Amino acid sequence: MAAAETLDRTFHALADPTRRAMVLRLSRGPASVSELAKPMAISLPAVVQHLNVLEASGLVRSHKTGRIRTCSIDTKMLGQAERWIAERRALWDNRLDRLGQYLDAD
Amino acid sequence: MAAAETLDRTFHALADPTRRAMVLRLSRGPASVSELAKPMAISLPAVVQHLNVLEASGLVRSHKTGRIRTCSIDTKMLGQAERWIAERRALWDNRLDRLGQYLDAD
DNA sequence: TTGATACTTAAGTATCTACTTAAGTATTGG
DNA sequence: CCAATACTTAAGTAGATACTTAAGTATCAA
Repeated sequence: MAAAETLDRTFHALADPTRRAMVLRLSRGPASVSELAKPMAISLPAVVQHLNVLEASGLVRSHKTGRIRTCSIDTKMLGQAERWIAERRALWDNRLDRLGQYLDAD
Repeated sequence: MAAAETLDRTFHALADPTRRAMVLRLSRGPASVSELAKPMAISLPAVVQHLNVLEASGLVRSHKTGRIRTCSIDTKMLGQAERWIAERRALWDNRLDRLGQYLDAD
């Protein structure tokens, strides 16, 4: 299924502290590439490469107006990743509940 | 902060489809290494390497009894990852709400 | 029109990842 | 005891990743 590949890309994108910092910044509102780069200790091309990873994952979108690329978050993938985790956790919690009921039945 | 590194490891662990399949299997209940390996198309050492990644991230715990290693999920890290995503999403949603109110105020 | 700004492209590199096969070491059932 | 079972360790490899510097291109402001 294609869902696996989008989860791959989303979780991979979130696995890097620089990229999470960018998501954190963007969750407060849109920003240009150089605004995103300013607080980072890495070169601008490196920032753009991280941005490409974020865009490929669908976590971030951007559009260029004049010479400025404005980036913003798209929460769709964030929601999908969150849901995947929540579902696994629910499954496990249900199992623990059933186990508890079984033990209580003694 | 050390939280960054545990998030790195957790999201990185979840970024691989084989490892997510293992988490999925384990969310239904504990399993031995060979039970985990059976449905996989990769060698046993490869499975063990994935398991090491999962254990290093804290997503999975295991203990050995005799010659059998039994693995199970630990939901603590799953919860931490879920919370990180939820918080970013909440921040963004709040911003959109404020933006909506601002526009409505016209 | 010219110089500064805001990216973009290209190319190179060190390190990490996800495998592999081969050869171990415990345990345990017969 | 001894062979099958259940991992474990080691070593090697192809490809991916996260940078770097250098050299572009496009836009805007004066």
